[in-house]
Amino acid sequence: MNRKVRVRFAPSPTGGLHLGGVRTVLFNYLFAKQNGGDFIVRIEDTDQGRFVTGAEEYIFNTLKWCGLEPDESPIHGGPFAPYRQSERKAGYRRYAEQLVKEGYAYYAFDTPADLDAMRIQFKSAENPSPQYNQNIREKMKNSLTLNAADVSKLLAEHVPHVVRIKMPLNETVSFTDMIRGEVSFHTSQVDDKVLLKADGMPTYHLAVVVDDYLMKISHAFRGEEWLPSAPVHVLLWKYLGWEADMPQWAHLPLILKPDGNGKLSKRDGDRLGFPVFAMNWTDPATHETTTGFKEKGFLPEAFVNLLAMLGWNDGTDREIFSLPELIEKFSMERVHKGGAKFDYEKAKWYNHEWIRKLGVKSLEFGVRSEFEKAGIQITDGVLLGKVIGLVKDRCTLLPDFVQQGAFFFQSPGSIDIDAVKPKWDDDRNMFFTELIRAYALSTLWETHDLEKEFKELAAANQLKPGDLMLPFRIMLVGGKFGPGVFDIAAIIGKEETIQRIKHTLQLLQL
RNA sequence: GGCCGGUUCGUCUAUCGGUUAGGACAGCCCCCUUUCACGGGGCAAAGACGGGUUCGAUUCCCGUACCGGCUACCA
Repeated sequence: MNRKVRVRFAPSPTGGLHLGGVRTVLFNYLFAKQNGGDFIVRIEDTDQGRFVTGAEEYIFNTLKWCGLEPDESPIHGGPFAPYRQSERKAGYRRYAEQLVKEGYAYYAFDTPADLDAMRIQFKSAENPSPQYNQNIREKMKNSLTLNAADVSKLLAEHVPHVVRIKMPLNETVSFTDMIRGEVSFHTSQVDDKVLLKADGMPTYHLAVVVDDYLMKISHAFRGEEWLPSAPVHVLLWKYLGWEADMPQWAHLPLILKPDGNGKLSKRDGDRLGFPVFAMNWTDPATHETTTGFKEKGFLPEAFVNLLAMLGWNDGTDREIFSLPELIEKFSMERVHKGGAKFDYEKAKWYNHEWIRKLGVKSLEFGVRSEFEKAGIQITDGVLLGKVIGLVKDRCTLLPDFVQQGAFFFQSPGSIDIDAVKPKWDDDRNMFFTELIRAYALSTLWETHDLEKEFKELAAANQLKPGDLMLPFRIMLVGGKFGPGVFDIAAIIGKEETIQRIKHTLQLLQL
């Protein structure tokens, strides 16, 4: 096979895009870009009952934030438009009809009530969930059990019906999965899935095969939850006569919840206090907002990096990769078979690493907006750059910059006076009073000058600098945190430094 | 229940038959730091179980157990 690599991400727009979805996008994207191929996004909106306004737009915003731009999609356009299955509705029926004509599928006229009745009737301890399969179909109302005349009549009267695939009696369907190797299924164990719904829309099963064929998809990657229906898809490729064009499959392992077992859901994030969606998602019906990684303060570089490492590694100890590096190193063969529990602590570590790795310039925009969100307007860009450089090593998430650096832009909102009081005495009071005088006369205002002066003054008063630096820090930043005290004093300047010392001295007098 | 998939430290993972089973996150200890971090050093921590195959199995095969996914006119 020597055709162009074309992969697709096919989400159904029903809500926020969660971790697993973005990882599927990422693996698709990496594989496509590595092979000089195309990355297509196709919207699988065949279930009109589940339409959610804003969900599609959200998906594209998310991809943009992650830097995973599609080559073709409903909004990017492309030679195989339309890319929304709802807009391709008219095209599917003929394939379903073709399958019926050739004996690979059949019409079924059972109503939803009939199906419910069937499930109740055949339900037993050994078979808790009866399927519409090769045994049951003999007992149902379909073009296999009805005579031709009746079928024609029902069809002519437009009686609601679906088209179901007719699973062969006794065959083994197998295919080679890029991650799992050969996977086999016995057709007697697979049910007669609906291909075309009564409303004329295809189900996922038909649509995915038809569109992957029409859009010349070369490799199909999706979550492991699709494995059980893979034999249906493989058979469809064969029955439609497209076997030679069938894409290579890869079923990705699931991302599991950190505690217990089971796949990660939005609820787990709410429960355990971490994001699951890539970006904030507001449910249009309930107006409930679910926090995303972006809004939580993650960098897209870190988000992509941590997602890639959930189930893949390059075979070395290396853990930090940029997107271009991932494109170069990625390989589907090195993707794990087993699911991975999501570890939020590790996720934060990736972000911390990226904050450290990225230069001041790359962080500026994000940090500035965090300050603005906190009500602090940044007017001095040079100052902002200095502050970022000084505190970034101690920031894990973007909002940490506010906590670590707000005092550079405004006087501390509160002073942790209780941390100073117990050890406060006249000597110290005297020292700081003198310090104000000394600093006021300083002509040099660099870190080391300030430190030197401070220590000389302490020595002259026979005081240990260690007993004075914590109070000084609290005067400048309000609490026991932040970078080196003299760095802070140097940056906020003479006037502000003296002002803050005076302010705390006043507080201590009360 | 059935079908399919999975199984190495608490977590993410390396190992393509021969290793003191390596790394990272988290934890603990020490150093550095006159705040808190960063950083450096160290400790503790794993091949689910039972059979094979083999000179030798974490690695290959089978079985068991456990976990997960699917079992809709949803994707």
